[in-house]
Amino acid sequence: MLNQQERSRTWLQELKHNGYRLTSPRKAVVEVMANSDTVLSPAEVYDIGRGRYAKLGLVTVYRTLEKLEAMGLVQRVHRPDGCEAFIAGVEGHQHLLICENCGRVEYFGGDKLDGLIDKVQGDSGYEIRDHWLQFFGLCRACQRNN
Amino acid sequence: MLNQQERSRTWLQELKHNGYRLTSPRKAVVEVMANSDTVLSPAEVYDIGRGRYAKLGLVTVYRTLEKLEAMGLVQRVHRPDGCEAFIAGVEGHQHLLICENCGRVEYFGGDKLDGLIDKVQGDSGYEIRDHWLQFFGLCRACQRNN
DNA sequence: TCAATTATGAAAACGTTTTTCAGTAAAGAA
DNA sequence: TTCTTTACTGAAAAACGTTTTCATAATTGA
Repeated sequence: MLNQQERSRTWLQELKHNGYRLTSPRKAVVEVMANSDTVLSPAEVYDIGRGRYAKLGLVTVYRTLEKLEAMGLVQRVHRPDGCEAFIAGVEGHQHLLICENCGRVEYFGGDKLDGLIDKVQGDSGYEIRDHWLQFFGLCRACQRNN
Repeated sequence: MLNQQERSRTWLQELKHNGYRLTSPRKAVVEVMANSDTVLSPAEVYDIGRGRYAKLGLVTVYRTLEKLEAMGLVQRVHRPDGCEAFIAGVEGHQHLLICENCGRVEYFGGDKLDGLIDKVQGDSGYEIRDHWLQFFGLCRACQRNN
Protein backbone atom coordinates (compact mmCIF):
# COMPACT_ATOMS: atom_id res chain seq x y z
CA MET A 1 0.00 0.00 0.00
CA LEU A 2 1.09 3.57 -0.55
CA ASN A 3 2.30 5.34 2.55
CA GLN A 4 0.15 8.12 3.86
CA GLN A 5 2.01 11.08 2.38
CA GLU A 6 2.06 9.44 -1.03
CA ARG A 7 -1.63 8.73 -0.76
CA SER A 8 -2.47 12.35 0.06
CA ARG A 9 -0.44 13.52 -2.91
CA THR A 10 -2.05 11.03 -5.25
CA TRP A 11 -5.53 12.04 -4.16
CA LEU A 12 -4.80 15.72 -4.65
CA GLN A 13 -3.47 15.03 -8.14
CA GLU A 14 -6.57 13.06 -8.90
CA LEU A 15 -8.81 15.89 -7.71
CA LYS A 16 -6.91 18.21 -10.01
CA HIS A 17 -7.20 15.80 -12.95
CA ASN A 18 -10.93 15.80 -12.43
CA GLY A 19 -11.06 19.55 -12.82
CA TYR A 20 -11.32 20.48 -9.17
CA ARG A 21 -9.31 23.22 -7.58
CA LEU A 22 -6.82 22.44 -4.86
CA THR A 23 -7.85 24.44 -1.85
CA SER A 24 -6.75 24.47 1.76
CA PRO A 25 -9.99 22.99 3.09
CA ARG A 26 -9.85 20.18 0.53
CA LYS A 27 -6.24 19.46 1.39
CA ALA A 28 -7.19 19.20 5.04
CA VAL A 29 -9.99 16.71 4.36
CA VAL A 30 -7.79 14.67 2.02
CA GLU A 31 -5.02 14.47 4.57
CA VAL A 32 -7.38 13.37 7.30
CA MET A 33 -8.92 10.62 5.21
CA ALA A 34 -5.71 9.48 3.54
CA ASN A 35 -3.94 9.19 6.87
CA SER A 36 -6.66 7.35 8.76
CA ASP A 37 -7.06 3.64 9.11
CA THR A 38 -10.29 3.96 11.07
CA VAL A 39 -13.82 4.70 10.06
CA LEU A 40 -14.62 8.40 10.44
CA SER A 41 -17.93 10.23 10.45
CA PRO A 42 -18.19 13.62 8.75
CA ALA A 43 -18.21 15.27 12.16
CA GLU A 44 -15.01 13.47 13.12
CA VAL A 45 -13.35 14.46 9.87
CA TYR A 46 -14.39 18.02 10.66
CA ASP A 47 -12.93 17.93 14.15
CA ILE A 48 -9.62 16.44 13.07
CA GLY A 49 -9.50 18.57 9.93
CA ARG A 50 -9.74 21.81 11.86
CA GLY A 51 -6.43 20.90 13.43
CA ARG A 52 -4.93 21.26 9.97
CA TYR A 53 -7.00 24.16 8.69
CA ALA A 54 -8.75 26.07 11.42
CA LYS A 55 -11.36 27.75 9.24
CA LEU A 56 -12.60 24.46 7.77
CA GLY A 57 -16.37 24.28 7.58
CA LEU A 58 -18.51 21.20 8.09
CA VAL A 59 -20.28 21.89 4.82
CA THR A 60 -17.02 21.59 2.94
CA VAL A 61 -16.30 18.31 4.66
CA TYR A 62 -19.55 16.91 3.31
CA ARG A 63 -18.91 18.27 -0.15
CA THR A 64 -15.36 16.97 -0.29
CA LEU A 65 -16.27 13.51 0.98
CA GLU A 66 -18.95 13.37 -1.69
CA LYS A 67 -16.37 14.06 -4.39
CA LEU A 68 -13.84 11.62 -2.97
CA GLU A 69 -16.52 8.97 -2.83
CA ALA A 70 -17.57 9.59 -6.43
CA MET A 71 -13.93 9.23 -7.44
CA GLY A 72 -13.66 5.97 -5.53
CA LEU A 73 -11.01 7.26 -3.14
CA VAL A 74 -13.11 6.83 -0.04
CA GLN A 75 -15.96 4.46 0.56
CA ARG A 76 -18.97 4.64 2.79
CA VAL A 77 -19.02 2.12 5.61
CA HIS A 78 -22.19 0.51 6.90
CA ARG A 79 -22.34 -0.64 10.45
CA PRO A 80 -25.12 -2.06 12.58
CA ASP A 81 -25.34 1.13 14.61
CA GLY A 82 -25.17 3.66 11.79
CA CYS A 83 -24.02 4.04 8.27
CA GLU A 84 -22.60 7.47 7.75
CA ALA A 85 -18.93 6.89 8.07
CA PHE A 86 -16.09 6.80 5.60
CA ILE A 87 -12.79 5.07 5.15
CA ALA A 88 -10.06 5.30 2.54
CA GLY A 89 -10.84 2.87 -0.23
CA VAL A 90 -8.45 0.46 -1.84
CA GLU A 91 -7.89 -0.60 -5.41
CA GLY A 92 -10.11 -3.32 -6.73
CA HIS A 93 -12.90 -4.98 -4.88
CA GLN A 94 -12.13 -5.76 -1.30
CA HIS A 95 -14.10 -6.77 1.72
CA LEU A 96 -13.99 -5.05 5.06
CA LEU A 97 -13.12 -6.22 8.53
CA ILE A 98 -14.19 -3.60 11.04
CA CYS A 99 -13.35 -3.27 14.72
CA GLU A 100 -16.59 -2.69 16.57
CA ASN A 101 -14.78 -0.88 19.33
CA CYS A 102 -12.32 1.54 17.73
CA GLY A 103 -13.45 1.59 14.10
CA ARG A 104 -10.17 0.36 12.70
CA VAL A 105 -10.62 -1.25 9.31
CA GLU A 106 -8.67 -3.90 7.47
CA TYR A 107 -9.32 -5.17 4.00
CA PHE A 108 -9.32 -8.69 2.78
CA GLY A 109 -9.71 -10.13 -0.66
CA GLY A 110 -10.13 -13.69 -1.75
CA ASP A 111 -13.50 -14.10 -3.31
CA LYS A 112 -14.64 -17.52 -2.31
CA LEU A 113 -18.11 -16.32 -3.16
CA ASP A 114 -18.35 -17.05 -6.88
CA GLY A 115 -19.83 -20.49 -6.39
CA LEU A 116 -22.31 -19.22 -3.85
CA ILE A 117 -23.36 -16.34 -6.11
CA ASP A 118 -24.01 -18.71 -8.98
CA LYS A 119 -26.08 -20.96 -6.77
CA VAL A 120 -28.17 -18.19 -5.22
CA GLN A 121 -28.69 -16.63 -8.64
CA GLY A 122 -29.94 -19.93 -10.02
CA ASP A 123 -32.17 -20.70 -7.06
CA SER A 124 -33.77 -17.28 -6.82
CA GLY A 125 -33.93 -16.07 -10.40
CA TYR A 126 -32.34 -12.81 -9.28
CA GLU A 127 -29.65 -11.18 -11.37
CA ILE A 128 -26.99 -10.46 -8.78
CA ARG A 129 -25.11 -7.24 -9.43
CA ASP A 130 -23.29 -6.47 -6.25
CA HIS A 131 -22.47 -7.91 -2.90
CA TRP A 132 -21.27 -6.94 0.50
CA LEU A 133 -19.23 -9.12 2.75
CA GLN A 134 -18.21 -7.51 6.00
CA PHE A 135 -16.84 -8.95 9.19
CA PHE A 136 -17.18 -7.25 12.55
CA GLY A 137 -15.11 -7.96 15.59
CA LEU A 138 -12.38 -6.73 17.84
CA CYS A 139 -8.92 -5.81 16.62
CA ARG A 140 -5.90 -7.05 18.51
CA ALA A 141 -5.50 -3.87 20.56
CA CYS A 142 -9.17 -3.74 21.58
CA GLN A 143 -9.15 -7.41 22.60
CA ARG A 144 -6.59 -6.56 25.25
CA ASN A 145 -8.53 -3.57 26.55
CA ASN A 146 -11.97 -5.11 26.83
CA MET B 1 -42.55 -20.39 6.02
CA LEU B 2 -45.65 -19.38 7.92
CA ASN B 3 -48.30 -17.73 5.80
CA GLN B 4 -48.93 -14.11 6.45
CA GLN B 5 -51.99 -14.39 8.68
CA GLU B 6 -50.27 -16.96 10.83
CA ARG B 7 -47.25 -14.76 11.05
CA SER B 8 -49.29 -11.76 12.23
CA ARG B 9 -50.99 -13.89 14.86
CA THR B 10 -47.69 -15.31 16.09
CA TRP B 11 -46.14 -11.89 16.37
CA LEU B 12 -49.08 -10.54 18.35
CA GLN B 13 -48.90 -13.48 20.73
CA GLU B 14 -45.22 -12.87 21.15
CA LEU B 15 -45.80 -9.21 21.94
CA LYS B 16 -48.27 -10.26 24.58
CA HIS B 17 -45.89 -12.84 26.05
CA ASN B 18 -43.35 -10.06 26.41
CA GLY B 19 -45.75 -8.05 28.51
CA TYR B 20 -46.90 -5.62 25.87
CA ARG B 21 -50.51 -4.67 25.31
CA LEU B 22 -52.25 -5.48 22.09
CA THR B 23 -53.44 -2.20 20.65
CA SER B 24 -54.88 -1.20 17.31
CA PRO B 25 -51.83 0.77 16.21
CA ARG B 26 -49.55 -2.12 17.08
CA LYS B 27 -51.76 -4.54 15.20
CA ALA B 28 -51.59 -2.32 12.15
CA VAL B 29 -47.79 -2.17 12.22
CA VAL B 30 -47.50 -5.91 12.80
CA GLU B 31 -49.80 -6.67 9.90
CA VAL B 32 -47.88 -4.39 7.56
CA MET B 33 -44.53 -5.93 8.44
CA ALA B 34 -45.71 -9.52 8.63
CA ASN B 35 -47.38 -9.28 5.23
CA SER B 36 -44.57 -7.59 3.39
CA ASP B 37 -41.80 -9.26 1.45
CA THR B 38 -40.13 -5.96 0.64
CA VAL B 39 -37.94 -3.65 2.62
CA LEU B 40 -39.95 -0.83 4.19
CA SER B 41 -38.86 2.42 5.78
CA PRO B 42 -40.70 3.69 8.88
CA ALA B 43 -42.42 6.29 6.70
CA GLU B 44 -43.63 3.57 4.34
CA VAL B 45 -44.88 1.46 7.21
CA TYR B 46 -46.71 4.54 8.42
CA ASP B 47 -48.34 5.20 5.04
CA ILE B 48 -49.44 1.61 4.55
CA GLY B 49 -50.41 1.21 8.18
CA ARG B 50 -52.82 4.13 8.11
CA GLY B 51 -54.81 2.16 5.58
CA ARG B 52 -55.48 -0.29 8.38
CA TYR B 53 -55.75 2.12 11.28
CA ALA B 54 -56.31 5.70 10.21
CA LYS B 55 -55.23 7.33 13.46
CA LEU B 56 -51.85 5.60 13.48
CA GLY B 57 -49.00 7.95 14.39
CA LEU B 58 -45.50 7.87 13.02
CA VAL B 59 -44.11 7.88 16.54
CA THR B 60 -45.87 4.62 17.28
CA VAL B 61 -44.45 3.10 14.11
CA TYR B 62 -40.96 3.85 15.36
CA ARG B 63 -41.72 2.52 18.81
CA THR B 64 -43.30 -0.66 17.53
CA LEU B 65 -40.53 -1.38 15.03
CA GLU B 66 -38.06 -0.95 17.86
CA LYS B 67 -39.85 -3.58 19.92
CA LEU B 68 -40.22 -5.97 17.01
CA GLU B 69 -36.54 -5.60 16.26
CA ALA B 70 -35.58 -6.26 19.86
CA MET B 71 -37.71 -9.40 19.74
CA GLY B 72 -36.01 -10.52 16.54
CA LEU B 73 -39.21 -10.41 14.50
CA VAL B 74 -37.99 -7.77 12.11
CA GLN B 75 -34.47 -6.89 11.13
CA ARG B 76 -32.86 -3.71 9.97
CA VAL B 77 -31.67 -3.73 6.39
CA HIS B 78 -28.63 -1.82 5.19
CA ARG B 79 -28.43 -0.67 1.63
CA PRO B 80 -25.93 1.44 -0.27
CA ASP B 81 -28.37 4.34 -0.44
CA GLY B 82 -29.61 4.28 3.13
CA CYS B 83 -29.95 2.04 6.09
CA GLU B 84 -33.17 2.73 7.88
CA ALA B 85 -35.45 0.09 6.50
CA PHE B 86 -36.92 -3.06 7.95
CA ILE B 87 -37.98 -6.47 6.78
CA ALA B 88 -39.57 -9.41 8.51
CA GLY B 89 -36.85 -11.58 9.94
CA VAL B 90 -36.54 -15.32 9.69
CA GLU B 91 -35.48 -17.95 12.15
CA GLY B 92 -31.79 -18.55 12.51
CA HIS B 93 -29.05 -16.76 10.77
CA GLN B 94 -29.77 -16.02 7.15
CA HIS B 95 -28.30 -13.80 4.53
CA LEU B 96 -30.22 -11.35 2.40
CA LEU B 97 -30.73 -10.98 -1.31
CA ILE B 98 -32.26 -7.60 -2.03
CA CYS B 99 -33.80 -6.28 -5.22
CA GLU B 100 -32.29 -2.86 -5.88
CA ASN B 101 -35.34 -1.79 -7.79
CA CYS B 102 -38.38 -2.83 -5.78
CA GLY B 103 -36.90 -3.75 -2.42
CA ARG B 104 -38.09 -7.35 -2.47
CA VAL B 105 -36.03 -9.53 -0.19
CA GLU B 106 -35.22 -13.21 -0.27
CA TYR B 107 -33.22 -15.11 2.27
CA PHE B 108 -30.54 -17.66 1.71
CA GLY B 109 -28.58 -19.76 4.10
CA GLY B 110 -25.64 -22.00 3.53
CA ASP B 111 -22.66 -20.69 5.37
CA LYS B 112 -19.71 -21.37 3.16
CA LEU B 113 -17.92 -18.72 5.15
CA ASP B 114 -16.50 -20.68 8.05
CA GLY B 115 -13.21 -21.40 6.33
CA LEU B 116 -12.87 -17.81 5.22
CA ILE B 117 -13.64 -16.51 8.70
CA ASP B 118 -10.97 -18.73 10.22
CA LYS B 119 -8.44 -17.57 7.68
CA VAL B 120 -9.19 -13.86 8.05
CA GLN B 121 -9.17 -14.20 11.82
CA GLY B 122 -5.78 -15.86 11.72
CA ASP B 123 -4.28 -13.39 9.25
CA SER B 124 -5.55 -10.25 10.94
CA GLY B 125 -5.54 -11.12 14.61
CA TYR B 126 -9.10 -9.84 14.88
CA GLU B 127 -11.66 -11.72 16.89
CA ILE B 128 -14.55 -11.94 14.45
CA ARG B 129 -17.92 -11.71 16.16
CA ASP B 130 -20.39 -11.04 13.41
CA HIS B 131 -20.67 -10.86 9.67
CA TRP B 132 -22.88 -9.54 6.95
CA LEU B 133 -23.28 -11.14 3.60
CA GLN B 134 -25.75 -9.41 1.34
CA PHE B 135 -26.36 -9.67 -2.35
CA PHE B 136 -27.95 -6.93 -4.40
CA GLY B 137 -29.54 -7.32 -7.79
CA LEU B 138 -32.76 -7.44 -9.72
CA CYS B 139 -35.57 -9.81 -8.94
CA ARG B 140 -37.24 -11.71 -11.77
CA ALA B 141 -40.08 -9.20 -12.16
CA CYS B 142 -37.80 -6.17 -12.20
CA GLN B 143 -35.50 -7.79 -14.77
CA ARG B 144 -38.39 -7.80 -17.19
CA ASN B 145 -39.32 -4.19 -16.53
CA ASN B 146 -35.89 -2.61 -16.75
C1' DT C 1 -67.27 -1.84 36.28
C1' DC C 2 -63.34 0.13 37.98
C1' DA C 3 -58.57 1.36 38.93
C1' DA C 4 -53.92 1.00 37.70
C1' DT C 5 -50.83 1.49 34.30
C1' DT C 6 -49.34 1.30 29.66
C1' DA C 7 -49.71 3.26 25.18
C1' DT C 8 -50.93 6.93 22.13
C1' DG C 9 -50.41 10.99 19.00
C1' DA C 10 -49.51 16.06 18.57
C1' DA C 11 -46.13 19.10 19.22
C1' DA C 12 -41.64 20.32 20.31
C1' DA C 13 -36.83 19.26 20.45
C1' DC C 14 -32.97 17.29 18.49
C1' DG C 15 -29.00 16.07 15.53
C1' DT C 16 -27.53 15.53 10.97
C1' DT C 17 -27.43 16.80 6.19
C1' DT C 18 -28.50 20.01 2.44
C1' DT C 19 -29.42 24.44 0.38
C1' DT C 20 -28.77 29.32 -0.13
C1' DC C 21 -26.01 33.19 -0.83
C1' DA C 22 -22.68 36.82 -0.47
C1' DG C 23 -17.91 37.01 -0.04
C1' DT C 24 -13.27 34.69 -1.05
C1' DA C 25 -9.64 32.41 -3.37
C1' DA C 26 -7.61 29.56 -7.20
C1' DA C 27 -6.00 29.32 -11.82
C1' DG C 28 -5.10 30.69 -16.31
C1' DA C 29 -4.39 34.76 -19.40
C1' DA C 30 -2.30 38.93 -20.38
C1' DT D 1 2.89 40.22 -11.65
C1' DT D 2 -1.80 41.68 -12.02
C1' DC D 3 -6.24 40.89 -13.72
C1' DT D 4 -10.48 38.31 -14.67
C1' DT D 5 -13.20 34.52 -14.59
C1' DT D 6 -15.26 31.13 -12.17
C1' DA D 7 -15.26 27.68 -8.67
C1' DC D 8 -15.21 27.34 -3.86
C1' DT D 9 -16.08 28.63 0.86
C1' DG D 10 -18.40 29.07 5.38
C1' DA D 11 -22.33 31.10 8.03
C1' DA D 12 -26.91 30.90 8.35
C1' DA D 13 -31.14 28.95 7.32
C1' DA D 14 -33.86 25.25 5.77
C1' DA D 15 -34.98 20.59 5.43
C1' DC D 16 -35.13 16.07 6.98
C1' DG D 17 -35.71 12.02 9.80
C1' DT D 18 -35.82 10.53 14.56
C1' DT D 19 -36.62 11.07 19.55
C1' DT D 20 -38.59 13.19 23.62
C1' DT D 21 -42.28 15.29 26.17
C1' DC D 22 -46.71 15.33 27.97
C1' DA D 23 -51.63 15.32 28.51
C1' DT D 24 -55.18 12.18 26.99
C1' DA D 25 -56.94 7.65 25.78
C1' DA D 26 -57.19 2.70 25.86
C1' DT D 27 -56.02 -1.94 27.58
C1' DT D 28 -55.84 -5.16 31.10
C1' DG D 29 -56.67 -7.65 35.26
C1' DA D 30 -59.20 -7.41 39.53
